[in-house]
Amino acid sequence: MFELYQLEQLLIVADCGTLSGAAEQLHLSQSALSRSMQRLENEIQVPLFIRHKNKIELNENGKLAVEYARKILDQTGDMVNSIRDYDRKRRTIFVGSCAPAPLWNLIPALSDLYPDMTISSEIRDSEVLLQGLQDGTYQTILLPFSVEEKGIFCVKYKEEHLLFSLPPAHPLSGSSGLYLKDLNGESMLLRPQLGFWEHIINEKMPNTHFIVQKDTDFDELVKASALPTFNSDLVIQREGKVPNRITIPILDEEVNVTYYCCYASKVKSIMTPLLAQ
Amino acid sequence: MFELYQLEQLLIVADCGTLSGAAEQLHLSQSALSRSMQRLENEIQVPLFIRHKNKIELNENGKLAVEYARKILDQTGDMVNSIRDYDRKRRTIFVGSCAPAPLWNLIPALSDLYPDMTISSEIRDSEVLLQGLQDGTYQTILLPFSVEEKGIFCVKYKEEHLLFSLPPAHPLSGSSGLYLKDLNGESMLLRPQLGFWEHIINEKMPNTHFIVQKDTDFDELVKASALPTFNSDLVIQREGKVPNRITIPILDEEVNVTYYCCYASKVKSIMTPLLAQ
DNA sequence: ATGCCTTACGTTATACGTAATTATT
DNA sequence: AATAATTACGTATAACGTAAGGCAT
Repeated sequence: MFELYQLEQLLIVADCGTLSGAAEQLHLSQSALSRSMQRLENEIQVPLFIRHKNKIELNENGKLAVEYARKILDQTGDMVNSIRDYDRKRRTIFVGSCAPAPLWNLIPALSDLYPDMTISSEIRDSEVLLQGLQDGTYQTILLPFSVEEKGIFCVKYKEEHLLFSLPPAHPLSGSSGLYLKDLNGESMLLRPQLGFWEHIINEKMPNTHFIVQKDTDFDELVKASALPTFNSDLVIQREGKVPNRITIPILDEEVNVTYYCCYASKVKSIMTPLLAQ
Repeated sequence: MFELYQLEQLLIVADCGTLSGAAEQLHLSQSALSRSMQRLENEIQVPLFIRHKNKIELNENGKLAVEYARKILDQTGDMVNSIRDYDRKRRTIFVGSCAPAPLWNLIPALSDLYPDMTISSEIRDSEVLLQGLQDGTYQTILLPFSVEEKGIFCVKYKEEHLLFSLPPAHPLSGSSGLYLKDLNGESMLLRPQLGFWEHIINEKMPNTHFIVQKDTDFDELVKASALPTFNSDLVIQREGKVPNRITIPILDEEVNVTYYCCYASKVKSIMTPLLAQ
């Protein structure tokens, strides 16, 4: 039987038109290539080249062989790519969340529990997450509500309570509680990638000018500016209190959420040890 | 890059379920096979097996790999078969004839002229031959009539005159010429593979009982029997006269034919040197 | 005179076999 | 004890490079 390397060589020879040129491209001596092509012909038991004394060219058989060789090599490439892809997917836990905060604990926990797995996470709208859970895009998703559907397990995971973060000089900084609408119309600093929060505040604070600042610079900017911003108990838990800022609970029902961790029953074995913590 | 032999090995391993069994089938030591599969995994950079201490089994990647391997090896098989077929066809001159006689000279002449080519001949009806000439099935055909069509060359090749071959005792053996209908109703010996002759005599001698005898035994039978049969000038030219038989020309116009050698213009270079003879 | 292919000969790299090791049934 | 897989080590084979030769442009 001939081998794949010979088919690769054949393609290069077909491209170059000469053995010497192809040999150079292949980092091979021309004599080695000459013999390799002779072996290929012997294996197929059919001449593939018209040999002149100092020239070689493909005959009709050879041209047909090149077509097949190209197909076969394409397919071996597909094979490698597909298997690698397949393997990577098998080694990856895909997590989707409606908001960033619940991921902060879940991702490290998953990494700890499954050190050989890659954890892939993304923030999407709840409908997208549910769809993705059902079609297998996600192994688990984090939603701000519970789901009752057969084949889906739904476990209460965490709560998050949104807060206003105001500079002491702000007129409302003395309040013990505020509604979103109370700050509607002001300018506010905002982190990107807020997930479902974005929908809520856009709806309830339609006249507010939101200045989105990338995560890395956000804290600096909050310290330096007098603009109100959001905070939450989970953020504070993670990053500590921001100095020189007053946090005031937001009283709207929608911003005091319970996150539910949802997963298909077939990955129950993956998730239960995690949620037992 | 991995090689085809490793894909073959993978298939056998998948079939057998064990390395040792597969190694035996492959006439290989199990250690060699074990390492070959390890190399395959390294090339794809993905594990294909679940390795227990004294057991090995395909994992999900491996099963996918087997599917691809099967496809690829099928395709290499196709490649070899197709190229061999293609080559064989390129090395074959396909000749079609309406009757056996004109082939007797043409085939040896072609063989002489093109000693590297295979000459493939068959006897078919004229319509089939013309169709085959146009679709490339035949490089040249022999017809009992001339054809006027663009792209087709038609050269007068040979004549053949059908004769009755009668035992001396036959009542008509003294005739200087006969029509087919004159013997209609009798029993006659016939060779097989008569081509277009068959149509003519069936039409003109509908009440005749034809006893078809295979070519090899035909002459023996003719000698031994008193049945009338056919002969022709070309047959006599080839085989000599049959002793103890009278040959009488047949006067019907249709059985005194001129064969035309017809070929596509693109194979003119093949045929002209032949017909120059 | 240079470029291109083939053949001959010695070398190297890679896959192989043997044998030892470990573990399972 | 028998079966099965891996690993270590020496070996063999197959592809390789170098070099020489022929031929054409």
